[in-house]
Formats: sequence, C-alpha cells, structure tokens
Amino acid sequence: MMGIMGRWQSGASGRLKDAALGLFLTQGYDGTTVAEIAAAAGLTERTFFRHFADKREVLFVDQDEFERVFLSGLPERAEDPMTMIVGVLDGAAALFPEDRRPWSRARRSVIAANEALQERELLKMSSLAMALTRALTARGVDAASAALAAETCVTVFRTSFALWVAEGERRTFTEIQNAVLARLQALLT
Amino acid sequence: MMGIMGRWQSGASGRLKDAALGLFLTQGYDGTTVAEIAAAAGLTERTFFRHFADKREVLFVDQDEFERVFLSGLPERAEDPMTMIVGVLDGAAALFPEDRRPWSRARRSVIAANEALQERELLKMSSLAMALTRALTARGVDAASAALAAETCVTVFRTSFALWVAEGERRTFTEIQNAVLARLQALLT
DNA sequence: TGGGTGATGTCAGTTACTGACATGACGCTA
DNA sequence: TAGCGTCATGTCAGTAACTGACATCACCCA
Repeated sequence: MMGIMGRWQSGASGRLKDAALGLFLTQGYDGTTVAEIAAAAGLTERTFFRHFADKREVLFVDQDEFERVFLSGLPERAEDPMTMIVGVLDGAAALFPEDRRPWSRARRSVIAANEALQERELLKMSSLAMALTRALTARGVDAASAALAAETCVTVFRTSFALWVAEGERRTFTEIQNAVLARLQALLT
Repeated sequence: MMGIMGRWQSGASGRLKDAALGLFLTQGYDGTTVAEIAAAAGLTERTFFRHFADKREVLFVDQDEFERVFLSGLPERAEDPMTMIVGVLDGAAALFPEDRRPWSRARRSVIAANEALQERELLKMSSLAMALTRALTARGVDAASAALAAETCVTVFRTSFALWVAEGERRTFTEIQNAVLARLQALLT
C-alpha cells in the first residue's frame, strides 16, 4: 500500500471518475476542464488521458463492465431468438436494484444536459446491440433476425431504463421491463 | 433572389460539403483538417464553422431535410400506432431510389470508418425517434407506446437501410423494409 | 544494491472551435 | 451617382481537447 504522501496513491482511475462526476454535477460538463478534474484528483491532465481515451469516456468506463454482464445473461443453448432476448432482459434487470436508482438519476441528469454525452451513450448502446447480434448469430440465428432481435432488445432495455429513472419508486425495473415488452408485442400485432 | 448565397461565389455551403466528402474519401476523416476543406472550397476555416456547427456536421446537414420528409409521411388522422408507423416507413422508402444506392454506399463507407461519425449518426437517428415520439403523442398515442413505436420504427428503418447498402441490387428498399417488418412481427409472436 | 518495470510528470505541438473586430461587395434609397 | 446599411467573409488571438517524446520516481526482484 502507498503512504499518504507517496507519489502514487492507488485508485487513480477511481479518483478521476469521482472528481469528474462531482465537478460535472456542480459546474456542468462544458464548464469543467480536464485539467480541473485531474487537479481535483491530485493528478495532471496528461495522466487523465492515460486512463480515459477522451473526456467523455470518464463517465462511461463502467459501461464496458455493464456490457459484459448484460451479455452474460444470454442462454448458451440455441433456442428461438425471442426466448434468448427475454433471458438477457431478465439478467439486465438484476443490474438495477432499487438502491441504484438515485445514483442513476444523478448520472442521467448530467448526460441529459449535454449532447456530446448523449452521443457517447448512444454509441455504447449501439456497441451493445452489435455484440448481442454477434452472440445471436454465433448461436445459429440468421443475420437479419439477429440484428433485429438485438436492436429490439436494446430498445426495450433503454425504454425501460428511461421509465425507471423517470417515475417514482412504484415499480421495480423488472416490472417495468416486463410491461414494456408486453406493450411492444401488443403494438406489433 | 440570392438572399441565401454569398456575395462573391454562391453556394459556399455546397462547395464545402463537396470538398469535405471528397477529401474524407481519399484521406480519411481524421487525416483531413478543416483548414484543408475550407481551402479546397476557396474559403477559410472560420467560414467553415459559420456554416457547420462542427467538423462532423458537414456530413449530416442533409439529414435535417431527411428528418422533415421522414416525418411528413406520418398520417394526420389518429389511427392505431402500427398503421401510422407503416405509413412513415412507406414514405421513407421513397427517399431511397435505386440510383442513390452507390452514393449511399460511399457515404456509408466514410462513416463506418470513424467512431465519431457513427456517434453523430446515432444522435440524428435518436433525434428522429424523439420527433416521431412527439408527433405520435400529439395524435393521441400514450407516451410509453409512442416512444416504443417510434424507436421500433427507426430500428426497422436503420436495419433496412443497412441491408440495402450491404447487399447487391436484388431487392428495392421497399421490398427489404417490408421483409424486415414482417420478420420483426414474426419474432415477437 | 542495482536494474527493470510501470505509472506519472513535463513540455511542446496540433487541431477543433470561439469571440471580437475589420473588410468588401451588394442592394437600397435619396 | 453617391452614400449607407447589411451580411457573408477574412483576420487574429485565444481556449481547450488531445498526442508524442522524454524524464522521473516509486516499487519489485534478482
């Protein structure tokens, strides 16, 4: 472990993430420079860019872990696409317990206030859909159906997530997501 | 009236668009500076940024016109969401006649090679979905169904477009899109 | 005890983007 | 025809995101 005054305190990446989110919440994303974030974490601007590919990425590194867990909910056995998608959605819902809702709201408010951050979030969702598409084709689903099923799966998740952070504490994520899926099926009948 | 034109040579915006696309195709997006684009169009960097909000936008200004036409395919009378969506998709297909396919391919290749451009495209699609959501709610559809229907509509369009530029000249856009929609309905049964 | 490794600092440089102000052609009007 | 206002453009200085090259310093290990 490191001494208090050591040049290298551990958890540089985590400190940068915390400092960034805090500054974004108080000053806004555009009103915060990378140099400020780094200084708040006791580091330099150059070090920030060694931990994150760009300024936006500091809010999205956790998303990579999310993608991994999200995809792990996919059944190994090849069944019909719809069954697999439901499996993924059930697994995803478990990632958003009730006590994470306030944190998700705060984060959401930062992203909602900035178009550049929305772009990055959309890219992450797109990458998620593409990964899901690959996983489905690897399980024998034809390319067109796989792309469609994956996109639909992500759409259901995104819509459910938006409702979950927007509404009160009435329904759990799972309940919301089941309702969204049922509604989509009704819509296309 | 040339109110919209410049005073010396007209069509500054168009010249910048053409120069940009040409340079992106030969040098790549990252390998091309805004100063180069402006010089190729006989203008200065500063003028480029008076016509386009940022470097990426030069490839997406046409998209705004596209959004307008896309939404104009929405029936005025309030029917069920599914019927309205089919109307929008039919109208959208008319925007992509066979002779536009090579141009779409070229443009697609530039965007596919750069993540920043993909982000912008996703943002445009998202804005399209939100506009469609608003239009649907304005026609009496409840918020949740409207969001879901709009997202699904855009998903079908995007999937169809991807297939259209990817495959040969066998099927028209309309044929592809109808097949995609049918497949989605079968998927969710 | 000395060297290798890896995370950090330092610094110079490029490029996207912006604000402030100057300029020069065009249209309008007296 | 002269004068005047407008507006797209040019010029210039400045900020901030990001990068490459090289130095430094703590830690581990032989």
